[in-house]
Amino acid sequence: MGVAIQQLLRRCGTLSHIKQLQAHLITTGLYPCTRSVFVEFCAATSSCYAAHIFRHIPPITNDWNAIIRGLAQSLQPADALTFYRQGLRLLSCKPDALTCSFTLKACARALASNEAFQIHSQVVRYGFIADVLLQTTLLDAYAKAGYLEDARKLFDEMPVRDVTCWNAIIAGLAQGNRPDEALQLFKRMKDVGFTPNEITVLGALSACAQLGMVREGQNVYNYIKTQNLDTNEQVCNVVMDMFGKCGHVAKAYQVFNSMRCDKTVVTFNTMIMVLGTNGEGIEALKLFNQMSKEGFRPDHVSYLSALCACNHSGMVDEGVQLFETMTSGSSSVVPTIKHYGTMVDLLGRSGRLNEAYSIISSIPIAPDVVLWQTLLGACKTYGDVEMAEKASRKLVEMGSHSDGELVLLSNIYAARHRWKDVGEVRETMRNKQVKKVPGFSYIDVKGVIHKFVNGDKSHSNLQKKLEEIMCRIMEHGYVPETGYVLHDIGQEEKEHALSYHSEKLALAFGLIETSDDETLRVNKNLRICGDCHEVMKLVSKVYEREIVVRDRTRFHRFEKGLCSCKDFW
DNA sequence: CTAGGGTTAG
Repeated sequence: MGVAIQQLLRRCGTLSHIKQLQAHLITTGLYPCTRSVFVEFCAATSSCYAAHIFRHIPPITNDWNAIIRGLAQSLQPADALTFYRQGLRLLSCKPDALTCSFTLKACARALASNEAFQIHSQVVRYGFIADVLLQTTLLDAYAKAGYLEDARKLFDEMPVRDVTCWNAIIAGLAQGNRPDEALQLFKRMKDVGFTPNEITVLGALSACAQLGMVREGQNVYNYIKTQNLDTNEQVCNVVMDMFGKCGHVAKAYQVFNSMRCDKTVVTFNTMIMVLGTNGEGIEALKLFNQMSKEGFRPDHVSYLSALCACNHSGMVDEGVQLFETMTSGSSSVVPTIKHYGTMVDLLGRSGRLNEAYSIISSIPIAPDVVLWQTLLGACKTYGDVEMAEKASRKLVEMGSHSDGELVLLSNIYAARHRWKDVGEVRETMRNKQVKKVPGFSYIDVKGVIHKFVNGDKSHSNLQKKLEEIMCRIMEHGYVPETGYVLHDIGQEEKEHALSYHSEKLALAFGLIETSDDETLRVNKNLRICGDCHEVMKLVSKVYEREIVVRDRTRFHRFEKGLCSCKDFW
């Protein structure tokens, strides 16, 4: 019965269809038991008709709940909150636990934290707070809105826990940029006797990926195999993503090739992205072409992944061609701001600043700050002061207050020795109270993660090691690129400032603490700077070490004096 | 059967 109605509803494309169906249900006497399904569908498809019906019947809680649930999954989940408040004023609508549950779901989707706090107190007032399912929904709403402390507190105080609430907190922490805590809880969950399921491992894998901890990731994958969770396609996708983000393309590809379940477009997209971020641009494009042959129609993420792959490998012409295919109409994929962003980056990095500029000027959607920031970044690489000023004027107009762009502009001036302009930018930064995001790097040595912060001068042993490194690579032609230092200080001090970059500290630490045949793996939170990039290349040659650096957006694999990015980044 | 937790992305 319910299923038949659902199928009919799915075929209702217009309001007139909906009304016809409603008339049919009323005349055949089926309406009383199908009304909830009916109004939920109207609400979910953003039709005002649900509210209209609601006003013309003596509404009961069931209808109210159905509409809130529908609105919560609609394009405007915030409407559910309004509707909840309206219903509260009607005597015939007494909220039950489900009313609160659906409303909280709407809060989670709308990222509405204040409303979540309000519903929380109402849940207490109505006496529903002991409901474990409702507690989990509440926890999830807090976590998604970024209130991880409150989510964590709820979790810690739960008298009874089940797998689902562990999942909610682990996923919440992983997605809320607290992967270390997520991983900690994942381990504790197993210790106290819960069996992680396919949803739990998604959160755990995401945490491993963020931390770049392959060892942990591999452990989770082993667990997945023992539990046969790899029959779940989403799990496989995330395993691939984890290996990719840890720099292990071959392992990701192995998972891709040996999947026991059906692949989807997402599977291909993930693998294309993994190849791309690891600098395997040609392989990524091969796979992009392969997917159509296997009957998977590339979607907007497929195109984005392929474009990113071109970007990371410096395949400018291929990227431009791909973008043309996408926009020519034969693909039926509408480019989003991210596609334009990638194109601006691709053109900008290869020095085609004017073309990048004209892309920004020509796009049909309003350009966002990231587009201009990207162009500004390219201006820095090519020292184009005029274009840089144009871009930063736009950014000021748009009211952007990001620290990165002022740092960039100041760097561009510094590279041109325009110290007066540098001073003005620094002044603006002081007035706006802009602080540079501190750069830090992790290095994994024997499974232990060590963290180094930019400018940390407390490691005198590393400093000595760095001096030795600098001496040795200077014999091989290293010249410090002091254009990356902000202030107008002497050459010697600039070289000194450069040597405290966190990735160099991590490098020195790695060289001391590991044996000669071990690959050094460094994770950086920002993009690697040009000078550090040069140093890594030379160290890979002089010390005969493979070094892999994961920066904010991609991997750099240094071997025998060369980088996998072919210096295109 | 009106409940809670989940994939790729400049």
